[in-house]
Amino acid sequence: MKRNDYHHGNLKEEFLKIAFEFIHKEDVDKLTLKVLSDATGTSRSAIYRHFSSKDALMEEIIRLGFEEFDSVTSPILRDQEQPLVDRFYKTSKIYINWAKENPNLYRLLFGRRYAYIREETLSIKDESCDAFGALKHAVEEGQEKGILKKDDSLKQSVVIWASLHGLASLIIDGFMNVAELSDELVDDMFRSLLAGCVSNKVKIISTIPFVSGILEPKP
Amino acid sequence: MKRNDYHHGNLKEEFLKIAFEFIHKEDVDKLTLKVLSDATGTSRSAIYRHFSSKDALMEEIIRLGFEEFDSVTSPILRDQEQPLVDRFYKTSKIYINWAKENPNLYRLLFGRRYAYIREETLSIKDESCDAFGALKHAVEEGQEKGILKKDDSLKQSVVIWASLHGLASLIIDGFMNVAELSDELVDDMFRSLLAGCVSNKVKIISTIPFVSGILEPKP
DNA sequence: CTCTTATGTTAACATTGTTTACATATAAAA
DNA sequence: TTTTATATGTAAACAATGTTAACATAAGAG
Repeated sequence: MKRNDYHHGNLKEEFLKIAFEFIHKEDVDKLTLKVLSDATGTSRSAIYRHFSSKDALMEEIIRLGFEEFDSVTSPILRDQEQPLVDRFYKTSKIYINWAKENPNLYRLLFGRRYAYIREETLSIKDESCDAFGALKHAVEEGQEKGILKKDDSLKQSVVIWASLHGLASLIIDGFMNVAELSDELVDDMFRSLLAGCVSNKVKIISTIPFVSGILEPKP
Repeated sequence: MKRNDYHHGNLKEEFLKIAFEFIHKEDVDKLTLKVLSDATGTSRSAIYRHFSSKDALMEEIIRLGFEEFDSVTSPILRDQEQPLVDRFYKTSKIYINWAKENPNLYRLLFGRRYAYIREETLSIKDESCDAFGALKHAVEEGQEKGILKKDDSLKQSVVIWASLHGLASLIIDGFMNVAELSDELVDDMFRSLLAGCVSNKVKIISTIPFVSGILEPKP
């Protein structure tokens, strides 16, 4: 249907675009159908010609959100050109920073409300294209190279993910004054994870002073 | 005002009790004022004679929630009779199990929605009576005894807390099949935290086989 | 005994997501 | 070309929710 005075022409895409941009700025609770209809200049029920419900729209927002999240957090983790520990460290920083910059989207992606659509998205996706899959592959790579202790790679990945997720959650959900300390906390968390996961069988290389400082403590 | 046909007599306490019990079983979203008025046999606006708003009631629920949470998670952490590492380990288990058993209350306490009341509660409380304070004290005790590495005790405590909070969140918010693995994951997480925090200056005692197994790896 | 106060009810509101009946314009069919 | 079907939009109404205002009831103070 073409654009004219009565028909918008590309309303579905515009709903998604506006909602997606909204979630980048404001709280999910504030995203009402009225916001969307006002922003598009349509009636409050127009959305039902393109989505079966508000949740159906939210589901698409979440899919878009995972595309963004994965595209931000996983590339460095997959970049075989860099030392493995550097990739872990950089990704930790990127993960926490993205959560800080997009707290509402982060909560939407990893909260319970739409868990079913997250799990559906994760299960459909090839491991080679989502962030958790990238983490698991990196952990397996680390074990194969003797950098990380041999262990169940799924559980090891979950432990790492949970650590970052917990830190991100405390920061964006306003636990104490944790947000002010976030940079230092990521460093501390990384140091702790490294101590827990790293094997001592192989000499580990890093180009990042902070990371090599952890690996080669001064006597 | 005494109880009779018209006046309930102890309505405020009953609202709180019903709401608190409700949150132990069902989702927060399902706790509507209608639920409370139906359960007490009163009208839907009776609640406004005892609370200025629904949020005001939720705030009291959260205070009660923290009392319960703290009373479950902090005693063992404070129990100087037990070896310190054992107290950390047992508390980790208790923390995760409590979150699993009371997911709705856990989310309410540590989510963002009522962050302001959590922070208010934490700031009013003496460090000696809340769970995070107990953790921080235990960390300081560990540093003084040479069991844990000397470090900023606040940051070290936040790293530990974030790890548990992240694991709890993944479990109760349905991230993958993580809930099924929760017992093993707590063990793995604990092992990792221990590797990150423990000092090597002192011989560390534990009465728990799993924990001493970590501390004294077989050659 | 009167009257103030605490506590409860009823009726109404605005906001929310949603559905139903109707309107409009393009595409397809005759 | 005219008719019809389909896609897309609107208007009006719903129920559920939190909330408020006006009224009702009962206990205690004076």
